[in-house]
Amino acid sequence: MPPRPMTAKPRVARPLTRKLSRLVTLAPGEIGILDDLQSATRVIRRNREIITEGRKYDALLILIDGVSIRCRILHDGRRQILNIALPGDFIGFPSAFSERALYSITALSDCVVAPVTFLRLLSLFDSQPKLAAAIFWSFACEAAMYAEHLIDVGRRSALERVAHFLLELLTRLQVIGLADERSFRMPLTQELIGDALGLSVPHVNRTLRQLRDDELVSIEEHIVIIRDVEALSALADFERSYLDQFRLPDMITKC
Amino acid sequence: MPPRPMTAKPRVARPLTRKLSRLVTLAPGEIGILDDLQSATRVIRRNREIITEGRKYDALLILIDGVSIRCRILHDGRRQILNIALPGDFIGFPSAFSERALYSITALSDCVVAPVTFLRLLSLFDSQPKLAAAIFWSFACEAAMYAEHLIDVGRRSALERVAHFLLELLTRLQVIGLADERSFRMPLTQELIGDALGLSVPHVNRTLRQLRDDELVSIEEHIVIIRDVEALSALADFERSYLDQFRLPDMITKC
DNA sequence: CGGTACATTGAAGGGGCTCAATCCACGTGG
DNA sequence: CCACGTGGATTGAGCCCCTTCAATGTACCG
Repeated sequence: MPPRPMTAKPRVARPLTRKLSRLVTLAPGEIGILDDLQSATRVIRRNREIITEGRKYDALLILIDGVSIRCRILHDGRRQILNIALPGDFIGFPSAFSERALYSITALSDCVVAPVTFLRLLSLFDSQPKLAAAIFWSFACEAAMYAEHLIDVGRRSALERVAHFLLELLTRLQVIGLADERSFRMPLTQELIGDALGLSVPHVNRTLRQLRDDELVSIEEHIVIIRDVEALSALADFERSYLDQFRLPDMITKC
Repeated sequence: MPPRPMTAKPRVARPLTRKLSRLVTLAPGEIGILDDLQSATRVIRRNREIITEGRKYDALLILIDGVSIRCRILHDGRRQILNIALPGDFIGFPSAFSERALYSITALSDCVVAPVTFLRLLSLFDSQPKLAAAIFWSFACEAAMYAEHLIDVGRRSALERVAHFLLELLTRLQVIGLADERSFRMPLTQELIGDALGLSVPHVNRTLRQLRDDELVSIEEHIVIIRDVEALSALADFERSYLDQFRLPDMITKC
């Protein structure tokens, strides 16, 4: 069994707790349970694999700190990034439900993760319907991001794709307190952006430049500033709502 | 409340039961519970919407019979099909967890669906860990198909895309007994294939023709025959395994 | 100071798109 | 029974977005 260094002390509020708190008013007991889920942690160094394709895994992971990507590399070297995980996200689904993991997950920066067994999750669903609903909501959110990602590569132009990508990243980082009103630190290189959006590196570069020339976005020292959120959203056909909307009041009773 | 016509009698085994039976040996009691889930049904006519974007929904649906698509239409008319649901699939996720449904789901043929409330699902998870694991597996399967879909549009050529699409459809239809060893009835027009794969209609047509010219596939009267599964799989980088692999033995105990 | 990683820019080519015409099967109403 | 309309398949011509290949710039780091 690999060593399991503990993080000395969480620097900020546990990210999943923070994320779910934005949706639902959590009772102290519920906060305690959530924090508990995120307490036993493991550290993975930058560029190492968190999950390796073909191996077998027994638990989901909550990403506590850092950024990771799940991707597939075709035989000739083409690569497609399937999703980008930020703190507070679950990773390792669907790997934990297959005999062998289907995709690798790689740490882009040093990462801290907390394992959650399937049984633990089920018992949580049983005893905490409110938390269950909130966690299901975060899965639903992820499904929506997948859908938008598919629309990106399937039907949007390079300009629309990159615009949409920047806006989604801004919104997601805001939710966990890692971005302010209009700006954030870009955690990806242009090559990674290209592999996420199905574009070549030169074209990502040209597209970013055009967004700068059009004064919609500015990028300096890896800091992205969205100069005109409205205009960029219109260009990208971006609806913030798919990451926001949630209903709890009637959900538990009526569903 | 809309009328809820009951189907007279299921013509074949309930599709979700059939699907999960292929993975797990189900006890008679478990089969009964599964069949129960699929008993109260509603019929939706061809070309009508099962779920309408912007509306509010309280339950997931199990598709019992027919084919449906979830899709998004951009302001200028471009359309991206997000997924294709076949009998035995859950639909309405993530719609049921948002204040307003994010995407429409349309019946391509006359469809029969069975609603399942969130609470019912949770209680099932609690009382039937084996079924819970199997249902989670089917969600995992769907996630894997999403991933492959993303790779299709992001990094595969038109030829690879169409080849992969045909093989995935073959495999999925086989699981529910709607395809034989090498052939099936294509439920989509070329326009729909294009909207699923991010291609134009003329190019879908040319691509299908090339597959025919290369004697990999033949299509007549909407019947698709994969003439060389091996070669087509190699071309498409298709691994059947992502729709097959499942482990139950240790999952419930160890996870 | 050389090496590595990343960003940037140019030139040329191609894969897939748009636009357009044609064909075919089928249903429907006169 | 035929004329017509409609939905879908098929094919061609021209073009454009994005790719590939290549070179250069630049910051950082051992």
